[in-house]
Amino acid sequence: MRIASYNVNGVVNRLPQLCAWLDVTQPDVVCLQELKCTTAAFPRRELKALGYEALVHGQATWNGVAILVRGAVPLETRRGLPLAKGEPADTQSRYLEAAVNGIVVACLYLPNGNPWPGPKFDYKLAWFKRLNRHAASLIKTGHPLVLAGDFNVVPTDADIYSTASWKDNALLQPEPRAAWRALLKQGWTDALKQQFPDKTPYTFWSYLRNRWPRDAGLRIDHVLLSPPVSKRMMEAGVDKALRGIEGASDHAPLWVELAD
DNA sequence: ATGACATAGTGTCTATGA
Repeated sequence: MRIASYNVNGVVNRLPQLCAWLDVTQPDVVCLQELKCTTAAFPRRELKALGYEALVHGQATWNGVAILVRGAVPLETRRGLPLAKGEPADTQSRYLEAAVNGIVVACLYLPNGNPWPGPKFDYKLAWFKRLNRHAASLIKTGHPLVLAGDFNVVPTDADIYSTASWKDNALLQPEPRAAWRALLKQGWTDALKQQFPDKTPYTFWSYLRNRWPRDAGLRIDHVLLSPPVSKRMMEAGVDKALRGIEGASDHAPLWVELAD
């Protein structure tokens, strides 16, 4: 079974590229981020024509996440992260969770937190804390789990071409990196790092400053596996070529192949 | 190398992304 994650940067505008990729790679489960459309505007019919059922948590203009499953309807287990006592409701559509073929799959789009410092960075850290709290409760169940999405954190300086232009960027700050390490310490396996421990591939290349042709990338999209799923991992990778096609998203999809 | 790009809606400009 193949589970993929792809920040599409606008699912309506990106539909031709998304469909071409689905058609070629045929993932069984796909976590999409940055839909930038309402749940009603999501292109269900076009994806259904390719054999995919969709669970959608949309929002006008910004954010938005969805889970696609080939040939089956995903069973929703959660929409939005649980709130701590007194915490205000989250109006941003960034978390969706579903049961698929015996695995609970969480699709997430963590806030980018720029500019740093500031209220958006504070929101990022609060969101990350909420995610870690929920992830801890999930992994404690021992159930097969996958957390996939755009975490908006570059885990280490080895996960970026150069830190020079990014020193003041929210993606590289010590606090989100510490939150990332705390999350992994719960027992999650970083699938891409597991597959490529020395040179872990990038998943994002900015549109600006010729960064794609220069391979000036960042690793900010991640797939995390709980222990029972980690045991089943056969392979993981990044479909890097999709970043180079006409009208590409600034992210490339990543995926993990699991034994049945 | 803080953007020379790309996105969607409020729309020929603004806010946002990372």
